[in-house]
Amino acid sequence: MDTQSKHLPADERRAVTVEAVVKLAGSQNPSEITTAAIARQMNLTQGALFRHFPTKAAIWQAVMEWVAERLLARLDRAARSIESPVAAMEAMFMSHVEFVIEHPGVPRMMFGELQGAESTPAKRLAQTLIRAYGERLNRLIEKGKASGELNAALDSEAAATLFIGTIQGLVMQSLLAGDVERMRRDAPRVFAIYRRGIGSAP
Amino acid sequence: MDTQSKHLPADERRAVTVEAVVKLAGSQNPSEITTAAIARQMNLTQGALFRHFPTKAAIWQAVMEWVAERLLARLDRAARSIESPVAAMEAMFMSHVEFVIEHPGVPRMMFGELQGAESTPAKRLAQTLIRAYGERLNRLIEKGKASGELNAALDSEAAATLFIGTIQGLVMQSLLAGDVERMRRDAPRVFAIYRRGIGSAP
DNA sequence: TAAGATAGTAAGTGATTACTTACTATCAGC
DNA sequence: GCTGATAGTAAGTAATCACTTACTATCTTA
Repeated sequence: MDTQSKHLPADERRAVTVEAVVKLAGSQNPSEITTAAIARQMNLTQGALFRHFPTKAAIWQAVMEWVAERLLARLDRAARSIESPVAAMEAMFMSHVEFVIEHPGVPRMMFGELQGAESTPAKRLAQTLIRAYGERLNRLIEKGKASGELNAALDSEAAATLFIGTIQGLVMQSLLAGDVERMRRDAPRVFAIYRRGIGSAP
Repeated sequence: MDTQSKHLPADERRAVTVEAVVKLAGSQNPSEITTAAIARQMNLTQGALFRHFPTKAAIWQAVMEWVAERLLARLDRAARSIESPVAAMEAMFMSHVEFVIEHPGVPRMMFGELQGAESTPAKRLAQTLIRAYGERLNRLIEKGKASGELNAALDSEAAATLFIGTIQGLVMQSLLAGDVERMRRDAPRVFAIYRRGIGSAP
């Protein structure tokens, strides 16, 4: 099963750690993930983790960096070279959903991180990610209004909030059903309603 | 500050405990709420809690019962005696948002409960609540389709998912901004887009 | 007002947490 | 193939967790 050799260089070990956390978050409450559980998942002793990360919070920070990088890169790749703003938004939507199906722990971590009262580095990364997401959406929405594809009187800020909420709603349904794949089926149906809500003329 | 007398009858003490948990969940990750923190919030020693609840899980169960009761009662009261299905949905939406503003810990608890792998009583209550919510929505949606207020070709299931997701999106935004009141301002704007998405003719 | 029941305190319990320390195995470069 | 640096183990640490126990204060009511 685990093809990894025993000794890994520090940077690879850190990468493996991040992946272990992302995987664990897919099946349990992220805030209940212990360093012991992370180590077990990687076939490592618990103490060894602290040779690569000074604290547990540093692990979370690395995880959020991983998420922000990969998700934004994917969204950009999905929207790139699509002329129509609405079509680009749909591509972003679907690729975000695919990302969540691959890594169901991610939205749980995001939501969990945003809750704490204290402002940890991980929380700030989560905030930055969502803001960057919102900016990309706003650019597309404005473009769509200019091109006539979108309702010119559309409330852009509300439309961006609803876009992200729509995905959050799909996540919630998948948690309810205990079935992540379900998102793939529901996503186009839900997006169709959203598109009708923001479009210029049904 | 605390007008409560020292000795409370068991049922009142349980009620106070539930309220303490709901309040705490408004300012920290629900899964990190300890029995010590709950007791502190009520000016009680930690051990005393276990005179009224056999386990911590039993506390969570009582909290979820409280939530389900109060939220559903409010939704029903809001929608009652409103003829138009769409207007009833809007009333439900706004009263749900008001509920969340009063008790910001509630959506966090719900989302957190739905995550665990094991099926606790609290988790089952959360599932039941959302299903009951969905049923109420579906009834209104079907009524709206019949009356012509809603798009006859509307995907009812997707519309219910989106309704709940819309609120979840507002919660997410309020976590980002660190300002719950913001929901009150954004809710009508976001619902307007939703209504356009499900309505019969813009 | 005495007495039994109820609700509280205070100081425990073992298990588990993030993190440390002392030592050992494996690597890369000469 | 030696050697110094790196990455691992195993057994600790104090703090904190949910929960218990022994005792005490406060209610209710006959």
